[in-house]
Amino acid sequence: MPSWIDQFPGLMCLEADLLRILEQRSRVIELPAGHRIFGPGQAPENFLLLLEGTIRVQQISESGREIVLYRVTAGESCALTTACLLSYEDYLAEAIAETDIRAVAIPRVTFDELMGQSANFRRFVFTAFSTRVTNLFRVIDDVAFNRMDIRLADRIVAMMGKDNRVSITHQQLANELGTAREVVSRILNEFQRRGWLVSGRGGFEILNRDALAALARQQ
Amino acid sequence: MPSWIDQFPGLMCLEADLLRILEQRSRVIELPAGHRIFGPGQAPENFLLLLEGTIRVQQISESGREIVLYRVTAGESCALTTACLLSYEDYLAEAIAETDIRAVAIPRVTFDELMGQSANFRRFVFTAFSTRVTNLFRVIDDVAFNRMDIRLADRIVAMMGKDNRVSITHQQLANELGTAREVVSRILNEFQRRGWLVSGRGGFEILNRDALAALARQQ
DNA sequence: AAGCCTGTGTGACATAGTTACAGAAGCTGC
DNA sequence: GCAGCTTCTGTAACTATGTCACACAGGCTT
Repeated sequence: MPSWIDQFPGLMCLEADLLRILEQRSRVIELPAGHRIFGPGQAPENFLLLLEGTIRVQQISESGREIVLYRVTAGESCALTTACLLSYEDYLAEAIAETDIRAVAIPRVTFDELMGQSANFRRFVFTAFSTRVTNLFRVIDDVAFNRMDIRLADRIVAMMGKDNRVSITHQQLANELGTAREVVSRILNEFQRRGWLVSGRGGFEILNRDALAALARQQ
Repeated sequence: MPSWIDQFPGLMCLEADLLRILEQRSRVIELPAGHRIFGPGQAPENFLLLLEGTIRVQQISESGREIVLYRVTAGESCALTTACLLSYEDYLAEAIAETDIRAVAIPRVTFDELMGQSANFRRFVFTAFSTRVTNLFRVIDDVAFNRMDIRLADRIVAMMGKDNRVSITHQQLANELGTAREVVSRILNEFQRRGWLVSGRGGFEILNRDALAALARQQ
């Protein structure tokens, strides 16, 4: 069994000969933080399984506003990313290595062969698909129907470290949520006024996690 | 060859024995307009190929606002819908028969068998997936970054019949775009003030298609 | 200290969403 | 007819969000 397989529970039940194929035909690649894995006019020829690091898939508007669609973390696959590129349409989204990453690259032909030979591999791929699509549905719901203060509170709570600090600029938060920096500043000021956090340059400290979590839960 | 196959160009290149399997194991079903094909707490056990009619996939917020994510029309598959239900998460979206529909229902086991046996079938399924995902990306881009008047103009132009009429209520338009009825009314009034259309109960007549199309193109 | 980034604060205004009604258009039953 | 109902549209007032323009603060380099 290739040494990296145990990071993917969905693959561990694969037949031994298929694991051999996976090992022989795939290779482990490393990419630096900031590398653009795919984007408009850039098609990856491989199916990626992420071993280490995180990938950010985001959308950028003409006016420069951004929104993060989802992240791929270690132990997950870039299924959606890859599938998207099978049909040659214009893509709006792009995938960026958020940290240095290490990933298993499976060539398209090998991917197709495995899809044909193993029901377990198909389940693995479809589950990944499905998770992503559900996530996209959630993003649409969020953007279309939720208030910005609730969305921001939700992000902040999710990002909070154990030390109650969140190190991120207002602009970066705006890019996560697909809004403008001024809007984030405004809402953070309101949170500060309520005594829920103390703002500083490049981040802030959470004073009342419960209040933020309660607001976030209203979504 | 089953009589309905010729409606799906992607399937016509399938091997003869697989077409026989498709014919034997699938059945043609008919559903009335308004039927809920899937939704939160409702999982279809079949992969659907639409022969006639249209299916609307939409999201509904708690507050009652709606947004149309995409439509499946004759000759297309409900691939995404089906895949989504493979992982048993909570679904936010629902699929509604917009007209009376006729569809081929392929049981999950047969679907899986075909996925294993035919590269062409896999291509067919992935292409369908891919088209839908691209579409979801577009919806997110649209909702997050585009002005409502532009989005509305775009919809109107797309819906316009050959007689320059659009028969739809303000509320239905709002549900298409994920906004409120009042917002649609406001913008339609502005369009009317500019002489681009004449509004009436239950629809309106387009007077200046080019102006609307020009506005829509700004997105 | 001067000059340069980057990040944050703020006011004014435009657009979009919410709330609460009023009233018009079309239908039904009498 | 018209009384009573439903559906659809109009509108005003207010809140929330997005855009624009600019001030200023913190930290860096020279």
